[in-house]
Amino acid sequence: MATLEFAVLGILHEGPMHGYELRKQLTTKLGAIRAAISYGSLYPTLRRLQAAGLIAEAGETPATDTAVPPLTSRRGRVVYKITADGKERFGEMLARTGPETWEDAGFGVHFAFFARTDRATRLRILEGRRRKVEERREGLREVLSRAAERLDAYTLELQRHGLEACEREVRWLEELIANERSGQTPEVTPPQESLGRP
Amino acid sequence: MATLEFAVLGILHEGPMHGYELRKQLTTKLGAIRAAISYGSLYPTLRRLQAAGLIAEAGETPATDTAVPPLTSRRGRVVYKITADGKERFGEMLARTGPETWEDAGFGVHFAFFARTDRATRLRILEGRRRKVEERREGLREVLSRAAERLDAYTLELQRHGLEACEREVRWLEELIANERSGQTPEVTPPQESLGRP
DNA sequence: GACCGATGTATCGAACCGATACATCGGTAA
DNA sequence: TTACCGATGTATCGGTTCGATACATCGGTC
Repeated sequence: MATLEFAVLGILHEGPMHGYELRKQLTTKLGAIRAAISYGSLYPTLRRLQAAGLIAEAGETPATDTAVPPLTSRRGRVVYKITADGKERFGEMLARTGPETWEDAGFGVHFAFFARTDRATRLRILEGRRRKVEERREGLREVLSRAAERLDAYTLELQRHGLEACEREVRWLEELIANERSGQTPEVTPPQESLGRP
Repeated sequence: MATLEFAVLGILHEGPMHGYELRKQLTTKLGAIRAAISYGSLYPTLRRLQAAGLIAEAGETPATDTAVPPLTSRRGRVVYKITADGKERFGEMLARTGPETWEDAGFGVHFAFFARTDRATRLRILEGRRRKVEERREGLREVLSRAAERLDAYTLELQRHGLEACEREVRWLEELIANERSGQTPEVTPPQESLGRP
């Protein structure tokens, strides 16, 4: 999937960044939905994005840099910035709805960037996700009711726990959907690109 | 990791099975903790296990089979059964504790086979998992308290939801641990290999 | 001045997934 | 009768992701 590409483009909207920092931002932004992203995923993704022209290297602004010239093979920090094409692509991905956007991973990432998504898209994604989780919930109920006597206590307990998680997520989604519908949520927050750079 | 190998060996303890059936069993057994396992994972895993001598083909018992000889290139169903080595290996994996056993995926699979795990191991895994989830929880609390003003409402909501999930899982683990300690749980259920075959 | 943990870039092998292709079977609608 | 369809079933391919690892620099601290 392109969930990591998507996330990287989204984070780079906040300004140029190098790999290490990018990973930290990704970790806090997505920390609630997945484990820390590994470099074995991040660096290939960056190369992919760069090859596609969606990001570019932004040669380390040597403003107040240590004026030490690379004596040894100085492996300088590589700073990436998003390109115009990248912004456009991110916009398209933001507006997209479909199976990947209500899959576990896809939903999480899209939700993390809801502040930049318009309300109609948010609603479509939330509802798609709800349907998805409801299906999962029904599947678990099936197993629990029809096969209860054939499964051991621990497997059963696992199913119960999973079922509970599904039910809670559905309730959560329901609340979010109600909020969206009643207009409690902002339309689209302004791009915060230049924020923090006075 | 070897979580899929582990699960396959565990399922095959219930009797010989072919790929399709195996997938269905895996799906109901692990349905609460991960999406349906894909054939692109299952078949390579089966080949790997077979190469290692942990499972073997159990040439389709032609008991009351349709006596139709393979006219065309009949791609018969391939039935796998666990070998003695496989059972031994599964036993070792059951008793193991360590980082992979309290990681998300690893924990789920090990828990699903807790009925065959001895109480001491169960306790060590549950406690390791609890520590792990507590760390995750603290990380989320950090983010929520220290960076609340720098994150948009949706990202914040995601963190809150994640935090709540962590807190609930900790409570759940706490209950399970208490149960184990008070001896409410069975030691090890007898192998149910021959069950259902009168 | 020796050490150490945080910062930082990068790659490798293995695992895993989604999509896809292909084939058989039972049922059912034309 | 035939034609189709959905469930059953085996299998692979390309691409993504992960965990482990290697290597290098920097700011402290003992």
